[in-house]
Amino acid sequence: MYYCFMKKSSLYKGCLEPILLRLLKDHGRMYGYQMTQMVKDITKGELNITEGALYPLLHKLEEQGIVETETEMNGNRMRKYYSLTKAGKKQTNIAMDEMKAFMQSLEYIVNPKIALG
Amino acid sequence: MYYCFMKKSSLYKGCLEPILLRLLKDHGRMYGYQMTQMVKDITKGELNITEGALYPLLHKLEEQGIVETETEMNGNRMRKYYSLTKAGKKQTNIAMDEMKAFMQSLEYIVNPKIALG
DNA sequence: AAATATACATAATTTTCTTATGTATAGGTA
DNA sequence: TACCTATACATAAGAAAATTATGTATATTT
Repeated sequence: MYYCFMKKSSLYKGCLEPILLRLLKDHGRMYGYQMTQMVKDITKGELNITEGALYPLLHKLEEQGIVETETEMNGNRMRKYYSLTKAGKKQTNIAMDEMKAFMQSLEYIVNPKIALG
Repeated sequence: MYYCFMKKSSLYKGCLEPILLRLLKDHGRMYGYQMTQMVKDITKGELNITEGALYPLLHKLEEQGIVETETEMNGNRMRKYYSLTKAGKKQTNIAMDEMKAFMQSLEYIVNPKIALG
């Protein structure tokens, strides 16, 4: 382990939920593994969602009625598809507003001159 | 408590350290309370750093040799000024690169069309 | 006189990850 | 054939990084 190349612990702590909501809003019905691959693709390999973070969060969202699931077989392999409920769509809109405000705040801090212009 | 108006827990979880490093890089010597106020100002009230998050983090950064401190009296009130060490400046550059990559990733997810253009 | 602002600090708790582990099928390759 | 990687789910233990609550003390405003 070359510690000098080790990345700091993830910056996206706290952002995973809105990220998943956004994915489901844009792409509709998705299964967990598909989400991890799509995020990896979209971010050009930057964001790698771990399974230990993903699945418990999806289960929580289901409990809260934010998403609903359908389990299907793909050949002999199970896929659990998630999609936003009506309440989930409302929640997603709120979460997206918060995300945009948050991203603007980061811009203000990281690019103060540009942000003030 | 009107739960429907409750904000979700903070998105900046995980970003606080790079935020503080950026502040110190831009403004030099600062004390803790000043950092909270400046972040609140810069972000137009969006990001409110709690003391319970701030002070333990500053102490950790000092332990790690990222920042160094000078305590001064302002009238009868103490102020503990923090500034980046040489190692801290290096670390800040790395952290800023990571932050920019992270922010770009968020853009890709939240504004897929714009980001792809 | 009381409330708010300034200025630090820390403990208990909660949230939210990482890491490790487990199960199982499918496909590629040495 | 055996092994590795990818696909696809799940959960437990532990760590990281906040929130919330509390404490001390001075200064300013109402």
